[in-house]
Amino acid sequence: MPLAATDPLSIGQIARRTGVSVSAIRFYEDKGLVQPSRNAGGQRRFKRADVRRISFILIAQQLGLTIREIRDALAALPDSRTPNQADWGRISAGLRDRLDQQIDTLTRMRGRLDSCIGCGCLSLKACQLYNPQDRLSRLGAGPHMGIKDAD
Amino acid sequence: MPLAATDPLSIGQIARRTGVSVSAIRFYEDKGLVQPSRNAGGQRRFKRADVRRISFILIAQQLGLTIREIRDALAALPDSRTPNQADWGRISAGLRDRLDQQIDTLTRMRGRLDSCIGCGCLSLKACQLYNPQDRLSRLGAGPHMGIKDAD
DNA sequence: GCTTGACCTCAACCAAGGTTGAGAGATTAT
DNA sequence: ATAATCTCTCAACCTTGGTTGAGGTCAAGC
Repeated sequence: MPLAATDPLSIGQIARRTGVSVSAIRFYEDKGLVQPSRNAGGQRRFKRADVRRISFILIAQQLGLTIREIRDALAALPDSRTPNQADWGRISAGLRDRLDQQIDTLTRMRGRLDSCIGCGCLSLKACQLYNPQDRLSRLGAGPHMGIKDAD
Repeated sequence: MPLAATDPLSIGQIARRTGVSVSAIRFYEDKGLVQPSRNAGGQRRFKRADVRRISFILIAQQLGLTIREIRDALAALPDSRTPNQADWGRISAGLRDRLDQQIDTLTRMRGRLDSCIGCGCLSLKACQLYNPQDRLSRLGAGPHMGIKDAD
């Protein structure tokens, strides 16, 4: 039987299409980022739209969002119908805002660092180099990446 | 007895001066970021220059360096004499380079996001939005912060 | 109809960057 | 001399973002 465009995907298929490991996808389900249905035998069945959802997860992680933040962002998507371009556009715009803020924060840090390099003071009180307000919300990936779980 | 400017500092004193918890300072010692001496009773004694060292740790953490990277950066400081302004200036310049790279990475990401927001595709293959090369080296603080350890 | 691979759950483990607590010793102030 | 703090070590625990493995089930091909 040929594979129709509406057929659901198994976890292995979705892993191959997204480059995410099977174990990571199960983990994402556990955290509420994807909600696959189950077939008669209890195996996960993903919609084709979930490929896009998982792509979003990867992109958002690059931008430093935590799993929880990504869950909340994805919650803005409609659950009754398949998300369309406008839906994705809206939530991508949220990422863009965040990115702007991060660039801004880093640029301000660089300015402070520049005004400090000469003096070498590094004093938390004298210099305003250290500014706890400017913590970057935890950017970058945690440990691991890659598809190793063939189960 | 009045406190002379050359008197060593106890761990509690250095914690108060830097805003870092006592337990974190012990942790930093364990990881090789500071090397306090010990008094007759086995208690840690810090030099006043260690305040600056710990300030550097905080700043470097804001910029996303790991403990290990910070240790390596600090290893460039002279251990025979107290580091001077030129010493600190040199290692701060290393931070500046890193910051430049981070800003560059984010700016490129923003460009890709902008060219993608309209289409809403978010396809890993079609879009070049997702670029694993651009992982930001793990910016931002790990869990916790603050001074709670009164021991 | 059976074998091979893909899938299931659940628990344990990893790294980073610390915190918390127990039990014991050191310092300081009175 | 003694109480009140501080400090010591060591082990256990926490969160995030997953991985690894054991033991068992499901689905597909021949």
